[in-house]
Amino acid sequence: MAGIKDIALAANVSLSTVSKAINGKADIGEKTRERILKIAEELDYHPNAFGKSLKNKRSENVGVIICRESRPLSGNPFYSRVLEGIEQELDLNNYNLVLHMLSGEYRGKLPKMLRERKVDGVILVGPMQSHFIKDLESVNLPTMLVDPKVNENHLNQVIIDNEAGAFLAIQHLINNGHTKIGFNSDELDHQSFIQRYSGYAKALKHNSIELNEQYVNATGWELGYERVLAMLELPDPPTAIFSTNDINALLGYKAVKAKGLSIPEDISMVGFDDIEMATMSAPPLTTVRVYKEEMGSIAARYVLDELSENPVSDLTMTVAVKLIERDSVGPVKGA
Amino acid sequence: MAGIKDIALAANVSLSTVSKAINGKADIGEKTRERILKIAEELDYHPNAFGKSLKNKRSENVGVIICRESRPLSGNPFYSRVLEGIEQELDLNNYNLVLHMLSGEYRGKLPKMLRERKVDGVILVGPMQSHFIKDLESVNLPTMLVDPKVNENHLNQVIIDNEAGAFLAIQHLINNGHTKIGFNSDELDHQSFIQRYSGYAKALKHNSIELNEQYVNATGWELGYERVLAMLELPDPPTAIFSTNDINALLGYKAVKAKGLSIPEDISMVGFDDIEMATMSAPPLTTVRVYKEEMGSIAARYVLDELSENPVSDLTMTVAVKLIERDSVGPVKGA
DNA sequence: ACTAATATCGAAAACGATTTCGTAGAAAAT
DNA sequence: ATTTTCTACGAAATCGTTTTCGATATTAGT
Repeated sequence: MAGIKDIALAANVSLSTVSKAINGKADIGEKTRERILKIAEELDYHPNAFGKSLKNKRSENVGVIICRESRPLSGNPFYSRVLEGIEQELDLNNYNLVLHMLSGEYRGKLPKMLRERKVDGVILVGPMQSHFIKDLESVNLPTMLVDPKVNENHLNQVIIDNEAGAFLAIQHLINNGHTKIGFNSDELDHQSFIQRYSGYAKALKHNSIELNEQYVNATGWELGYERVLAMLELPDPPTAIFSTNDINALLGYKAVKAKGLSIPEDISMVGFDDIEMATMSAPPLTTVRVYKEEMGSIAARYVLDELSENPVSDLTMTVAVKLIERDSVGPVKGA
Repeated sequence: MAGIKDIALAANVSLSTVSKAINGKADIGEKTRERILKIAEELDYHPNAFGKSLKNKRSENVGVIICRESRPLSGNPFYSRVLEGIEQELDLNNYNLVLHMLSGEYRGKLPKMLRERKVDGVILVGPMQSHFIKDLESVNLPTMLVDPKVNENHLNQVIIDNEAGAFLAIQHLINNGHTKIGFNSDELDHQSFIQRYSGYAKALKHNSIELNEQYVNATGWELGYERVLAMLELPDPPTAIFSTNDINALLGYKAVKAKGLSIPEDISMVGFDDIEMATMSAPPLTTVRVYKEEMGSIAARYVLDELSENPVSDLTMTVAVKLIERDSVGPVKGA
């Protein structure tokens, strides 16, 4: 409610002096500064965001755009954690987060926050349509992609160390004696899935295990049930299955139960992501943990850095990953 | 990039005229309006949000404050859906959503968006500390609570028809022959849980079943495993268990499996909320669905309405609920 | 045809902050 | 003591809009 002019009046100084006192400028005497600051405190002064932004051309907002997936299962648990990480970092630096969800197909109309320049930077999380990204470049704001669908290598991005994670997972299975390892994934139309496949293949090769095409099934969306069911009905079924995300691993659980088998006695399962659900399943799922909040805060820190006086550009940063051993992996049967 | 004065220049009119044309004021000729609008279109003009807000004293933002729970399990899946509903409704009405998460204890410092009046209204989702709500009232913005912890009956709120939902669930169990029905809940410190308990009790009474105190266990947070385990170890264990949220129901699944029992053959389970996880469990969980997106959009619509010229105040609105029958309840054993 | 009403437009103030630049006085240098 | 350099402050412009109010031109009324 109290404005800068109320303070000026109370302190018997000019508007400029008040502004300088509050913004810590040098051009002001020490005693008057303290006096003004005290009065501001008493009046519970907070700068009006509009006036400030208008003059400074800074909103102190950063936009976050999330692709509201047609497939809510895999989208939600992952992205809401990333969002938390972003918010936390932004809040720490006194920035606001303005959120937008992209629904359906992009029709060439940028979100309001971008059109009206309500944000100083923007973070895109999840798979985005490429012509949206193209349009977005025209607004020319500091931008950061989090786990993008394709590698927009001219843009800044934070990605997951997918290959290493998958390698870890497969190696762990191999260490347990498994050699017949299934690969259960949604369509390989996302770089994360592709890289996880690559890690799978490399781990096999590294252990001189031949890749059996029958064991890799990467089709459709969230068809983990159908896919592992199909694998289990193979003449020579795998003894372990690696799923490129936890959702599909958990969907796979139902298939192995439907076949009357049990985890990990008959078949071992490993996932990827480490969503909350992974701890609740029976048995709790061994999976590779992705530090989602960290991805978010890295992205936020980066955008904030771009906004600072001397930004250091770093095009793509990869966040590490960790294998979390729970109870869904056991030694291969009859070993 | 293009401002109102660029248009004025191009159209050879004054700033005022441009503004009137764009904002659809009457005080302007039809031909000039069209001419100006066309030029604005060509120049891809979008009003500068700061200038506009400064003059209008409207940000066209609404704030959403979510309580980042210490218990991420129950918080996340529920609130992220509410958030989606809010965003969708706001977007439809050309408003932006600025998000803030309340972490830990409230230290008397309102979030930036409130202090600096960056939002025209605010939606609170989830359990909030009461002195935060008190402070919030001082900023005097249109406010809406979504599923608040306690009934802030002087504030506007959208709540769940918890009692009816629980009644439905219990009645469904009773229709399947169950009379020994457990009540598995987190601490009854949230009005939703209290009301669900009330529905539980009413349904029993309505069917002349005496409430057995041994069957009600409402302690701690997310101790569904421990609680149903305890119930199952009772001399005369229940044949069905109602959980006040899906998380605890699913946690209960693990306990019944640990006892070597199976669902729904040996014991029936019903949850509340209908989170995504409920469809993935084995067996899929029968639960009462809460329309989370709808709660969000109702809240948003309400705040928007308060902002309109002639608001209609409606203090608390209750959203209906629906029993979703899946595979976790069956007839009572030996019936 | 003359006045009155109406329609269309523009000049200028306002919103709340920041910043540039000028100026008065004090301190330092000569 | 005079000039020069600093220091501390204020007046005014500015950011991009909207709005009020006055002015002109057009139309209607008599």
